[in-house]
Amino acid sequence: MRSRIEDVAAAAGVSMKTVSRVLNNEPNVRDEMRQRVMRAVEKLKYRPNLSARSLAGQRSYVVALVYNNPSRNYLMEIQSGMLDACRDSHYNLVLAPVGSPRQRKTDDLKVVFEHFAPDGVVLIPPLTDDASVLDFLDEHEVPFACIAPKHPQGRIGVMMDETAAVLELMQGLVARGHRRIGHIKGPPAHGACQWRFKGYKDALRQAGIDYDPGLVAQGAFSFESGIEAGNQLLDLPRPPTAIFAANDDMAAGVIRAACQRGLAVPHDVSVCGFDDTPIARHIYPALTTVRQPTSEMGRLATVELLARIRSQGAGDMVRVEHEVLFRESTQPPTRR
Amino acid sequence: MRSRIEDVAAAAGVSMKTVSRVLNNEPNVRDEMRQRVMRAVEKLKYRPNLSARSLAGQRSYVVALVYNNPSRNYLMEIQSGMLDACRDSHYNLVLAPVGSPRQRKTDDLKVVFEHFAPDGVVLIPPLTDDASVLDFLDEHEVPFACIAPKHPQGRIGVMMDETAAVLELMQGLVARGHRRIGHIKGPPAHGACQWRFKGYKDALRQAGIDYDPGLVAQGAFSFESGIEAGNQLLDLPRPPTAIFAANDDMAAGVIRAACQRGLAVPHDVSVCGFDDTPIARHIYPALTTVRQPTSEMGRLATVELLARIRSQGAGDMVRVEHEVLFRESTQPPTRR
DNA sequence: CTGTTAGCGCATTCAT
DNA sequence: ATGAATGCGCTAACAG
Repeated sequence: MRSRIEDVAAAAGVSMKTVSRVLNNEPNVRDEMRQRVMRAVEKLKYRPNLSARSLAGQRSYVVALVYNNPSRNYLMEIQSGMLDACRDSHYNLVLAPVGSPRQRKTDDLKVVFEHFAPDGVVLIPPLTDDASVLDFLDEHEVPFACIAPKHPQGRIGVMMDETAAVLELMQGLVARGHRRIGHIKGPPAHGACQWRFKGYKDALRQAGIDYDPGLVAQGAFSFESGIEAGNQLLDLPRPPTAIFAANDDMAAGVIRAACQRGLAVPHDVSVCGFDDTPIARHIYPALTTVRQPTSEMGRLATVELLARIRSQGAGDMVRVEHEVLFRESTQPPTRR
Repeated sequence: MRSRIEDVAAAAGVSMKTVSRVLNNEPNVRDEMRQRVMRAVEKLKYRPNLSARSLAGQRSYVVALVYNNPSRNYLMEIQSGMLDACRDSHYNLVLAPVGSPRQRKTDDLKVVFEHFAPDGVVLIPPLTDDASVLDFLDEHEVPFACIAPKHPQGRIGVMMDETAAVLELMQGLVARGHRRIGHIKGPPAHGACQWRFKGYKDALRQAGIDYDPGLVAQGAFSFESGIEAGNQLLDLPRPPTAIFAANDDMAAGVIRAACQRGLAVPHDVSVCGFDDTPIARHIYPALTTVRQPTSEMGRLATVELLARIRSQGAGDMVRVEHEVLFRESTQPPTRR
């Protein structure tokens, strides 16, 4: 059988409570006691019982990853980073997809809360900007961390400077001689994409290029929406010489659209994406894109969340660095 | 505050035990009582407390997905299917990556068991054929379900007829006139790949084509390993006119390798993969491949596992159907 | 600094 | 077919 805290207490010759103190890093224990307890723990291979701990402590030791329909790869990376952080703190990760067909997001959320009673939540785009979800969490007074929120003020979590990243990417295109640069926007609900759009416009202004709304198409983050938006831009009387899509999947769709109409990438049109997902390296030509440390962002958001769970005011909005990667899909424009 | 079983009992005018009986579908309750309890549950919005239930019942209501390093997409699909099954049965899914660098798989497993004490485990390839993991689970008498095991005898879980699927795929190639068909094997530890390899050889035999070991290369399931193995086969004095890779990522690598040496797919060489992951439709040309209902397989494996958890002998090895998808990456060989 | 006592909310005996 | 008592393993409030 598994040993219990009582057994450890007996073996160490102390009370249960002292063992509890040591295990939970509480103050008011002499070093000698601490040592004795630790030795007993080792000897008996004691591991606390999660259920008992939760029941008595009125905590679940669960954090939930709440998501809508992000890209599979993005979700996977976030999840993997969160797992690392959870393991380090003996927390458990629960996956909470919400917004199933014909079901309101808050109804799904309610079910998750009734069942798991998570001590905290991590939100990723586009849910990180969803008013109904944010209101629900605020009402229930559940600590939560946001990843890449549109409005970081007063929130904890992790973000990067999306605008600056796009600015840098666009400057690279301009430096290569592009003046007609198209953009494919991400889903309107995705706040970070609005910063990417801002970066696009800022870069044009800095380069003294007039902003032309006709060069901007609406996408939905999917490969298929990239094909469609790509066709729309390439159908223009004077098509762009470069297209910046707000994520890699759409950029891959643009490349497909270009190929299908006999245009070579990057010879006839340069393409770039955002995220540096595996597809960026797997398609031909390899995609110029912006790398963000997605897995690390999942880990950091969880770390901040756990800090806040431990104490009211704790936790920050952490910033991470991006990296612009120029690969095969971009080159100077060809005179035609 | 949240209502407790005691409150429900009081509201329904019955004992706690009767409420417990109703909620757990135990026998020996009159219909009238059952109705009364259900009404009280509705009225009080009662939801059982997971921790209390686990503590008293000596069960964790947790199933673990134990994995090594499968393809991200595959893992995601399995996970998503498992989540569905878990939600339906009020179980919780715990992710258990094992075999971190310098850590033995069983050591990682031990940590997961000490912490979460899962009531059962789902294994996916290649771990589903890993002796050390299987032995560990058998020793600890933990119910587990296998997905796509090499040896299904005496196990529960879900599988498809990999050999038949490849046979069908190969027959399609042969019907299009291919006689020199290469194969890129998956990782040796991946049992299902051995059945795919068998399907490859069986198909050759049926078509009266001599098996040529020189046309078979070893891959590792990654895009990069596909490039390498593809180059190896295309470097042959008499290269194959078609190449069947044991998964889509490697097939994508073969296409890249072909392109880089100026060969057109499918004009100069046909390529096909296995799994029908998103990359199969995102690369150009779209990949001929075998679709397996991955997410459904995750769900079914969990359903069988939960059946076994509930009662000793229950649970089966379920079979699912494949589908061969001929797309752009295959055509009849060109005379050269 | 350390120990004692009393639940946390439920399932599980064993009565009736 | 139903109910009362007991305890799962731990933390929390209080006492020393």
